[in-house]
Amino acid sequence: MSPSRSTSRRESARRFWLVKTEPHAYSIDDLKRDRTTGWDGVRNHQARNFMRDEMKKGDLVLVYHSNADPPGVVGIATVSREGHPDPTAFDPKDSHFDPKSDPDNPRWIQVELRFKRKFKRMIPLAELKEASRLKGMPLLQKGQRLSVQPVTEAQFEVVVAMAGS
DNA sequence: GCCAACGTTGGC
DNA sequence: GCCAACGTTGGC
Repeated sequence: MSPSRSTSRRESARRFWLVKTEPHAYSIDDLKRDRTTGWDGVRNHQARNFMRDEMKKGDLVLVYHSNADPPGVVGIATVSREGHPDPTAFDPKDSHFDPKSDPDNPRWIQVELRFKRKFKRMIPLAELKEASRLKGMPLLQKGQRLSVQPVTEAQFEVVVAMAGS
């Protein structure tokens, strides 16, 4: 293990994220059951770059159900393993297969997420939109579609407080 | 199902 | 490099 690896980022520099998932494909309950999962299938460069360059072990992650009725934030995960190649890019049978991704120079990256907790109640998107302190959240910006996005610590704490527990 | 907002592809 | 066509995301 290299010195830089063992010198983890200071607590104060922990970052906060939001990831989207379609619950009919993979829900917070699936994550709870699996305990950890590779956050695979992300095929957007900006989202990939966050996972490759910026998500660090111990970072806290809001889990958001998209294409759900209603859509909303349902719980919290942590980053349990930092960026590494997304194996689904190399699997011809996988719907996320990318023939252009070279195993010697992988194009797509995943992190591993660990279930932390499911909120007692989900916070619907409509409710997030009503919270003035969340106005700057990427999720609430018009037209944004990023499936992995940063949130501030303040935004993270507001969402957790809205969940009530 | 509709459609806005992107991102990607491919002809030129 | 331009840009039209097409595909995807994701709320509604």
